[in-house]
Amino acid sequence: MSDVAREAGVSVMTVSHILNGRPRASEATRERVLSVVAELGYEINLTARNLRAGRTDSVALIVPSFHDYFGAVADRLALLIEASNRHLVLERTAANAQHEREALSLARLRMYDGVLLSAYGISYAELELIGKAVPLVLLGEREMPADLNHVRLDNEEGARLATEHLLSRGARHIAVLGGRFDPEQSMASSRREGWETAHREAGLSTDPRLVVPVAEYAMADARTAMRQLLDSGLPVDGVFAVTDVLAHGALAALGERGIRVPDEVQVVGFDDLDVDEFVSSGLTSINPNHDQLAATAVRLLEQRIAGGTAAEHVVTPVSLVVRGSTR
Amino acid sequence: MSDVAREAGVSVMTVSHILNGRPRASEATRERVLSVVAELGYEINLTARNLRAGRTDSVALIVPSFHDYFGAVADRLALLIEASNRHLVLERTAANAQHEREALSLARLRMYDGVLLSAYGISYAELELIGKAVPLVLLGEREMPADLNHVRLDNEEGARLATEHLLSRGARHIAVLGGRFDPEQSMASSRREGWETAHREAGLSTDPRLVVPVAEYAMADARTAMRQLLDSGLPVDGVFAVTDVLAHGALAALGERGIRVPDEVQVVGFDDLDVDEFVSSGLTSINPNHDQLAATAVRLLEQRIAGGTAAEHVVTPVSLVVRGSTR
DNA sequence: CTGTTAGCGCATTCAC
DNA sequence: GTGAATGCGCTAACAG
Repeated sequence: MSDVAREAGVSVMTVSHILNGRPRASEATRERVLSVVAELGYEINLTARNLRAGRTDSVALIVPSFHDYFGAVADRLALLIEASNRHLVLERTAANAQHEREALSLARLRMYDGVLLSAYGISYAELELIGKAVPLVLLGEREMPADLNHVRLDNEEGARLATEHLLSRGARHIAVLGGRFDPEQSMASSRREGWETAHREAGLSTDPRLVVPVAEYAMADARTAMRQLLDSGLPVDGVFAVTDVLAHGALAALGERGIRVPDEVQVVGFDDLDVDEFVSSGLTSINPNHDQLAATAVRLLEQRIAGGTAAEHVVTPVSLVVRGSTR
Repeated sequence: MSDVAREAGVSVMTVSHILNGRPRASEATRERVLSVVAELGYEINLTARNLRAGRTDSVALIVPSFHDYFGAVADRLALLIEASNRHLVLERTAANAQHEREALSLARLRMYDGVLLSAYGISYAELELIGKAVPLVLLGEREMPADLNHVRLDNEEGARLATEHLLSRGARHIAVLGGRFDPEQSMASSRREGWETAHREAGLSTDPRLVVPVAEYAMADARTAMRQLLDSGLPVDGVFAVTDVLAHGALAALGERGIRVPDEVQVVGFDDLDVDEFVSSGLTSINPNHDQLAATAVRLLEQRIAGGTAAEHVVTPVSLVVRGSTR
């Protein structure tokens, strides 16, 4: 910057003013400085600016891994964040709790003006520390500290909708594939609860043997689990899979056994992936409404960045999308 | 840091030395300093360190959008980069050329020790500028400047393998779904060339009417294009789809017409997505071997970061995975 | 093994 | 409308 100043015959401060778009320079000076900038190929040093200004104009979205469903949300978040002249960058924590803590060093997080965090294994105490160090919005299924912003899907309602739909179409032995009985709140246990709620509302009871855990939330594991369920001899005429990936694994298992969908077994997933429309006659699913999730998260984050201290816990709505895998 | 130094009765330099793990402090001093650090909850200011040290220990992967296939590659890249004590962050360029340039401001890129860049609309001149400003490895299909590192899949060979496989299984009217005749090299035109190569090697000619463009590389567009191809009355007994997403769209169109796969029409995709194993009897595809791509990219980047100036253009191999959509 | 000096590149403050 | 002084928080280089 001092090179530019010298070459343009002004002080460093004038260059700085002009580059930051402050309206204090005469048109002549401005043009001269900008032409010198172009001529010398000068680029501002953002690290120095960040240090001096105390902000980076960037926001981090921190996720367990890049290949999950986060991509869909991240693109929407990026647009919203760019609208307020900030920059979204993604970081990953490496899904195990050990690495999660390292990746989440406060020092790194403080490099951002705000942080959107989807974390699994972090304790409340650590989250509180992070929330004190940097404007923070938590994403995800777990119960979270009341004084931190938190946005999540309405997992239970989505599961309730899915199960209610299956019940209304005549299914009476509905397995919940990937469901779990976790002690703490999790995606899998919330969705299992919604499955129970729908039964209760219909005056029906649930059979815990129809809660079918899945090893890794991958298609192959779901297919294996579905095969075992079919082999078990338990009557099954409906499957609510807690994610679409699992639902596709289930469809594969049903297909290889020659079991017709939806005539013999109906299937509902959760996520409304693009691919749902393209398997056989389509997979009925729950649309997670990522747009609203993203908009809410950004709104809360910007409140915090602006100095607000209020914390909200927002649950965004989901909806049922009926396709050919249910009657 | 000066607070810590004062509290521990040492100078800031001693604190700095200890926090950077330099082996120059006595065990007693080290413990005292570390306990004060813990007590005060001190966290180093990375922005200041970055400014002073002239490096950030982080590498950017810059992609057009987060929801593409990049997630799969990014997780592998992250592991490799973390192995050398650096940090991978993702940024996106917003896939249109206008925004691409803004997002790629040299100032931002210089905040990273190295950059892995997958860019579509950037000119050679701009790429050269970037390559001069920061250690750079280009990813992607286009032809790239010779003096810049570049890694890409062997698109043509993958397409050739796919088409050769279809020919060997008896297909003689093979459409290339999503293929294009681009003036410059692109994924779609390289794969179309591989399709032509396979025909030529078999002593067969190709029909340009079987090069079926697709609007947006989405399943719905592929389904539409496939329907139109079937309606056109052209004989078709094989489809090489330039991506698996397109292949799934094609399978949907064939399914709704009651055309049996692979008996009447055989289908091969490209990407070897997880879902390929789970549609009907499986989708034959080309495995892109992302592991090797990632390893190569990181190797080249680290050479550059270490001061090397040699540029390599590496084409990583791909392989055929046969499933039920071909005979 | 520990401390002093100097400065990374920029922006805030306030004077002119 | 422009500029001088000052320091953001840290570390390289070197002295002791």
